[in-house]
Amino acid sequence: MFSMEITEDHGTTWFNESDDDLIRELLDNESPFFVLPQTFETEEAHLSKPRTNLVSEVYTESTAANTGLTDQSNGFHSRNAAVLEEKLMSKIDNKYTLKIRSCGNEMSDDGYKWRKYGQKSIKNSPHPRSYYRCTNPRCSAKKQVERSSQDSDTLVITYEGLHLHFTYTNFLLNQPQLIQPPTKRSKTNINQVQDRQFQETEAAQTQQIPALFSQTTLAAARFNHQDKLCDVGPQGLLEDMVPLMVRRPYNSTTLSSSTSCTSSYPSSPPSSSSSSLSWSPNIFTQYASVNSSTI
DNA sequence: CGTCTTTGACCGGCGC
DNA sequence: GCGCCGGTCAAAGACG
Repeated sequence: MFSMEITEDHGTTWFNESDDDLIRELLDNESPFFVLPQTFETEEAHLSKPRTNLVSEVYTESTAANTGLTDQSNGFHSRNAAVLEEKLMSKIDNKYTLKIRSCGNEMSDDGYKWRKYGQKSIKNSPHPRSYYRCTNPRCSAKKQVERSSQDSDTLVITYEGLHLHFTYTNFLLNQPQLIQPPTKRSKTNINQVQDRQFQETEAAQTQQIPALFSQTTLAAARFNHQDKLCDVGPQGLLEDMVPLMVRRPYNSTTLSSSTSCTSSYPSSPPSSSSSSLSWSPNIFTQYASVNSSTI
């Protein structure tokens, strides 16, 4: 079980013109990305049970203070929406911090393959921080994974940068002849690691997710959004900036078996290192809520 | 042999 | 300028 929290680091400009649509969509109060908590709860209650043990809850935390956009009560119905948008455009950094409460090794994936390139002990933190970058050589996306010093069950994952490519499995989806299990990661000498449990959980975070969030979720989502999702095109920028878990924190395993789209969907190999999910905003509305004040 | 992890070294930013 | 700290590099080893 884990819960998840998403925050944003607002810093330098990161949206370019090509992201305008995304911003507008995010700012649109009808946007599926802004789901009221009650809506979320409704959806949550609606989801068939037993639900996956991966996700127990999703919660959000406003970091609007970082941007000065602290007027949460006004929401995006405010007449100042345009002003807020301008501020967004100039202050949001493409950094997302997720706090994931985890139990055991069952974590989630974000649909991308990551290569670990470093690990550092952080001052005043009992747990090391691991550094990952996207395995795609053309992609500069990175992420940092560390265990919360306050709650050792909480993983803090900071995503940075945009993926300049589709998810691994989306790539496969379009190239069926290339479907094969992703390169497996070896996880050796874990006993040598100072914080073994963290390592294991971390490994799960980067490896096991696919099996947990694999096409079953997408299949379920497609089942409900068949008309639209069967023709999922290239994934949008939000896929790049919003981790999959945020976009689709639930794994609707109960619906996994039936979908008209699975024929075109690659099977998820066990222990694969990437998710085979495509993303759709429509799905997102069902599974994640984003505090509007966050943006 | 290719890929990946590990881990010490290195580098740059920042505060004093 | 110096030291601390976080982020990255890259060599070495493990693994399939």
